[in-house]
Amino acid sequence: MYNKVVTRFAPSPTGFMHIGGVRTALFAWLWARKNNGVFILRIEDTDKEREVKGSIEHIIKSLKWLGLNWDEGPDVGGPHKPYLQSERLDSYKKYAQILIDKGFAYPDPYTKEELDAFRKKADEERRPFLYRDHRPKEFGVWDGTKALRFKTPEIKIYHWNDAVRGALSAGVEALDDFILIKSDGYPTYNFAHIVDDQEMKVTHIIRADEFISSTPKFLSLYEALGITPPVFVTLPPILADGGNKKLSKRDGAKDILEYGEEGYLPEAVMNFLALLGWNPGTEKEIFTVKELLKVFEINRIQVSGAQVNLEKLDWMNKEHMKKLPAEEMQKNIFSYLPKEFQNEKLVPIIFERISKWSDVKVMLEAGELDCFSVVKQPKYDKIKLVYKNSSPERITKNIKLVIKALEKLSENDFTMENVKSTLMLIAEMEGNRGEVLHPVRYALSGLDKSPDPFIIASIIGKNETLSRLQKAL
RNA sequence: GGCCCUAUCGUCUAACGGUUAGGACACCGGGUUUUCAAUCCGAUAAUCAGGGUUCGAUUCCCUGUAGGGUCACCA
Repeated sequence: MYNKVVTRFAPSPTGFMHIGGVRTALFAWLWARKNNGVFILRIEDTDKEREVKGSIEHIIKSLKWLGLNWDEGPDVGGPHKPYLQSERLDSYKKYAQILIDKGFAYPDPYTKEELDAFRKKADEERRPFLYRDHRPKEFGVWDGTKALRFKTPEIKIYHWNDAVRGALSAGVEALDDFILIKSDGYPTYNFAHIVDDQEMKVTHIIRADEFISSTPKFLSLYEALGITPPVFVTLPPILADGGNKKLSKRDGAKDILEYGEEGYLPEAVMNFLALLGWNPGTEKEIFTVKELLKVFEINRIQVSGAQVNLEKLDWMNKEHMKKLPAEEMQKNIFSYLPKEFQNEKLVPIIFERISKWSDVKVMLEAGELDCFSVVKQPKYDKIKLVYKNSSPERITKNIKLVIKALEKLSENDFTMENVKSTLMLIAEMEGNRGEVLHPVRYALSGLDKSPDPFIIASIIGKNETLSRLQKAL
């Protein structure tokens, strides 16, 4: 059907990117990449009032963090450059002239005050405001100082097809003479995106559902311009926290980059976003990017809106953490760890502990930093050495047994596995594991909550282990 | 208010018109266990309401209700 799939992500630079925007970008990217197509980044900077400085850089940074790369865009150029709408004004003028020549565009003769009055009146009469009810009988000549309006060629009921929603239609109320070019010379979204998508040969417009109501206007403009519309792919809305659950201050509307700062893995966030409005129809939920590209299909995109379930993101992040290669994991966690704890010996503990937390930051916030302190001399409370109802005498005896047994292990054999089997052997002989293992763990860590004694022993080595046990005695 | 979209466990969702309505997150209970966890097993939990169509509706149609979108010189 298509020679090549071309999708685009076209944000306006009005601030940071939140989950909603990134989800749209992800779906467009997935579809382009899956089909070996082209993914375009286009900046819709036609509203100079709302533009926020630094947004473009921020958007680029966000997309890059997730690994969404583009083939054409403001920074990399491309065959249809420029990719900033503010630099494509000539293009819009060209298309505007076509419409003027066909009699489908005219300068808006009204002042803002007059328009407001029309709108107010419509509002009072509880009917939708339609500009076309006030369309001037005769069109003046557009000199560029006034807004240029589209003259809707035909008021009719439109029926169209959406790749996700299926058959859609809208009443004639959805049709109106909207503005093509504002009095400041910049085009409106309604006009600019249609021109650009045509020029950039976009095959699929992937966007959220707030544009459904405007689609008849677009359709009318496509017709007037003689353009065959691309495929419309409407994404379901993401509902703001309307439920009774709000876990911490993490709400769905925050800057996507903050998730990175908090320790979420880009791949986990991508996985989470992909499942926000799409599902593969199987019971699989954890996907790598590669797997997503394999199974992603437009026809399985959801129609109904969904709330963001951040608890699920935590779970997903945990699952992705577990899959991380050792080296990546170390790099990841070290970036959060104070320098004094950035010790390679801690890697086994990191592996043991990491699967219990959704991300590194949460892990540290939970007071897990203590667990890393086992590389240092512990300070402890004698009383806590005693296990439950056991007697100090029995504990002393057990620690002595352990010391004796561990002394027989050579420096080289002092591995986690060997320490474990040695300790377990004693524990089985004594008949009460807790009585043996608890004091050893506590003597080695000095912590109420810590990694298990085998790991600690293997990390601190034979000498340090024995020294700590002696000290405990 | 007009137009449009949507509606399955608390949440995200699955189910050619025929299933004991399945899974996941969360919650609860239990096993394992040297601590906190993790892990394993298990339980509770849903088709918005009312009418049709049909031998049979979660599924199709209508109405109502609820939620969302839109009605800008914003995108």
